[in-house]
Amino acid sequence: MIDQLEMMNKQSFVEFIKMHSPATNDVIEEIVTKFQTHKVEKDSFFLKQGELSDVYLFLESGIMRSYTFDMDGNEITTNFFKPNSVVFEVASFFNRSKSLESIQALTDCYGYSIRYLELNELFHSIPEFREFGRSLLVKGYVALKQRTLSVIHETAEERYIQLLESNEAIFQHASLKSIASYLGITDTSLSRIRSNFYKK
Amino acid sequence: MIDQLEMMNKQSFVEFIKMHSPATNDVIEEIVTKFQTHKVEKDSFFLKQGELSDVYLFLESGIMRSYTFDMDGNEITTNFFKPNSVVFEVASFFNRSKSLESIQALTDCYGYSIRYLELNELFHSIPEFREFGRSLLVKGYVALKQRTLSVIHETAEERYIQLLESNEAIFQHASLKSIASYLGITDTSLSRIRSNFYKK
DNA sequence: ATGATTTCTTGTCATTTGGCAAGTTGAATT
DNA sequence: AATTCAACTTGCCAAATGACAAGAAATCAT
Repeated sequence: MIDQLEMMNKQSFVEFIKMHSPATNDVIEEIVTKFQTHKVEKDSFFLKQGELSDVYLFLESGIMRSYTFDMDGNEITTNFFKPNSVVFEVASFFNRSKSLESIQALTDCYGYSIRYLELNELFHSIPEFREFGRSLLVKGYVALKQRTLSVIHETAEERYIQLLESNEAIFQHASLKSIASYLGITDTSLSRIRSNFYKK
Repeated sequence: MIDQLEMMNKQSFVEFIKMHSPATNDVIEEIVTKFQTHKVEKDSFFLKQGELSDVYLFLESGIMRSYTFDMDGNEITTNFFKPNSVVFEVASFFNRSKSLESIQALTDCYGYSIRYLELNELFHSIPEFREFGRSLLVKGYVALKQRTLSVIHETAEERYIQLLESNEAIFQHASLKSIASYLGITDTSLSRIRSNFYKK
């Protein structure tokens, strides 16, 4: 069986860095050499609750899901990760603390990864690359803010449609229950919203 | 009338930086000299929607509120700011774009501020201070994540009690309506939750 | 103080969502 | 193909919250 890892060339990653950093092509080439190809098999864990989120992964292909548990023990999906994004748990990674979340691959996932210390070394030695780190953090922050507002001021149906339109691929791999908990409703309600939606 | 600005000595700000940066006392002293004392009068705006969030303010005393409008034109409180925190609009400040939010003082506010360019200069020239910037961004991110989860999986009453316990001072200065929109409910509902709460 | 204005409370009823349980579907295992 | 199991749907009723409107309370300007 052919190992897809061998066919990866980091081109998508180079493009991604270009979008978020003023670094020259040469510097970007140097940066990406520090990253390792990384595979996470379907259903296996990229990060488990209680562990340290020490790996910073650029996801080139595949879908992942992060989740935690509320006080009643219910599983809550906190995020879905799609290609061309970065996967790690912010609080654990930067504060060097145990993660409250797990991150699991919903499909076979491929990407490029680096550990905390090496990444920090890059940030330290390459000023233009610091902009990359900050930009992604800000981007995540803004997206989260948007999500918070949408949870507060839109109906579950509106949120469902929005997720569906922006993230079609998620629906092919995530269970209804995990999508429901991401949207902040029960699987029962999501099932109703969905059936009602198709009637229209 | 005595101007409170003259009595400020940045001691609380020095302590705050110590908590978030490994910089030595001497370096911290150097950092704080770059900040100006800053007053925002009750009811006046620290930032108006459409402007650039260019000022990074450490709030020493006073309360502020940020808000925006949803698609139906309803005012939505996005955050409350209390002393010993930093006030600015992340997306606008870092992306150098127009702010979608306004930030208004609910009481007379005093603190220390610096502009984007000077702050970046500090980040560039003082590596230990970069840790401060990142730490606060991460802290805000984590708090926002927590808030998102609480909106999704706690009842309005639970959120109300939590806000009340953690932020007593807000309730002395914010209107019921602005608190309600922060909690994601109508002012009517908050009024009921409140009256029901006191009955218990 | 007076009246005007805003803020807050309360009543009534509609809508959304949840909880539970019974069914249905579909995929995996043998 | 039969069995089993998990995922999803649907019905019924309860709880939470919203919409609207009327009234009470607090605040503000004169």
